[in-house]
Amino acid sequence: MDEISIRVLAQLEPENLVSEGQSWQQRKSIQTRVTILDAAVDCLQTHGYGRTTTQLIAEKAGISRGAMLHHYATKQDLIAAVIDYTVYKRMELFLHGVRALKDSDRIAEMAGIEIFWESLLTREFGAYLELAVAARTDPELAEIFLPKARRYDQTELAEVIRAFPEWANLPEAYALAMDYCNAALQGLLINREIWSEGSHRVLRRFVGQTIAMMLAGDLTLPQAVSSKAG
Amino acid sequence: MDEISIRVLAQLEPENLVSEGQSWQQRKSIQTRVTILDAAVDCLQTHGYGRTTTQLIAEKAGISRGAMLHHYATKQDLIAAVIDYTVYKRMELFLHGVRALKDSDRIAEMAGIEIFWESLLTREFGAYLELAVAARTDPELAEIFLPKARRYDQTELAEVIRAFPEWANLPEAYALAMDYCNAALQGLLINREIWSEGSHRVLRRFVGQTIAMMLAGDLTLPQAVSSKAG
DNA sequence: GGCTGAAAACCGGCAAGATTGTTTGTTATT
DNA sequence: AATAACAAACAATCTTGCCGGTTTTCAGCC
Repeated sequence: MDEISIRVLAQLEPENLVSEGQSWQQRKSIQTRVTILDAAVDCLQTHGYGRTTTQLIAEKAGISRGAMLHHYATKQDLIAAVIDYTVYKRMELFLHGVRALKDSDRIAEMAGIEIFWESLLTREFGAYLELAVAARTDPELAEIFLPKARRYDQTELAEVIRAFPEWANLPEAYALAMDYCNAALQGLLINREIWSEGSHRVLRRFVGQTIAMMLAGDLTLPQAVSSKAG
Repeated sequence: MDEISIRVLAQLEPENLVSEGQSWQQRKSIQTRVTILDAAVDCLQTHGYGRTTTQLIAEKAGISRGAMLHHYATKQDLIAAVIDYTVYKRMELFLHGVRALKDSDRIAEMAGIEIFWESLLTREFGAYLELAVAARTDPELAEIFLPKARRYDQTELAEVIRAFPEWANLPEAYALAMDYCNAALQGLLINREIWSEGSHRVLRRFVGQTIAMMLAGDLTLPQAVSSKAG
């Protein structure tokens, strides 16, 4: 991974997990925290936000609830840390996929879409989606989730274009393409169990196709913000 | 509303709410059940699936928990009824929007997209989305939700084309357009608080534009299901 | 280098509150 | 008289946060 990607990742890195612990206690603490956060991600992905209890997380992490509450005093503290962790891991996974893409053949537009799609199938994004939906109806969660989610979005926007420099001359089209890709694939993910497998593939190919046309200039973009446009 | 729409609605109509009650008790029972279901929809939309308790629903409905449990013995019974009710109301609202659309000017393609979008902003769809997401991590809920959701999807597919008969000659394109529209707008809805207002409008216009191009035949559709296509 | 008090990591138990389902009772309808 | 609509109280369970106690590590001092 090149140094700029590392810098981008560092920008999102959770604060209490960064310091390369000098002392034994610091290293142990960080290790336990990561174990807890991984367990929390698993619980979110498997049982959803509403059914994720501190008991369950502690069990999956293999420590006692008391020990966990020593590291994260309240559930809210833990969730806040999980948000940071999830956002960080999501970007890490995506950059990893992009790097693999750059090394590979990179066949037309479909490869990018499929990398994107696969990044949505990870347990990290599963946890992220649970938090995003829960934040829609939980003001306290929204307060800590939304700023971090917006920052992730900005970081993603700034980073993906580095992997696809052919968009550099089309900033508006690029911004639209990113939102478009996110919206369509996340919407597909939600309806995954409802729609048929065949629909999935056709839809993903269609999205890739339209994005390729945007890049080629074969689609006229909508007028930018006309504040009264309905 | 024409008779075919009524037939379509009847196909989704919740069983225990249909009978035009002859007796006083039947009418009273149905009325109370509808009050409860409306309250449940409100709770789902406002507090999310995880925080929707029977206590909260009963309070919002203005009756005692005991009375509510007389009509719906368990929470699962209630949720099952809410699913039916939500699916029904969602279709009812959509048909209502489509009918208004048919009477109006129906300017190009954007009107259809905006009708679709507005149907996603209702509390009924808010409740539906909560159930859909919760069903992803709750096997018991999924068991009762998924069959109903799939049936709704089929009904929607069969009904929308009646409002837009110009697609009749393009069945594959039509099926793709429906999934596409659902996926993109639902994905937009999830990210509503994360993205800026300007992005919303541009994205919706873009979706409308691409769908218009599909109709006009200006987009080559992806090959249908090639079972090994990545 | 070894000792000692402080602090950290960790565990188990406890109480307060919330949630669900049952049960018992009252009023109104059939 | 039987049944339905409704209400209120109850028990059982679950979840959270807090507290006391144990073991291990750290920092200062002889």
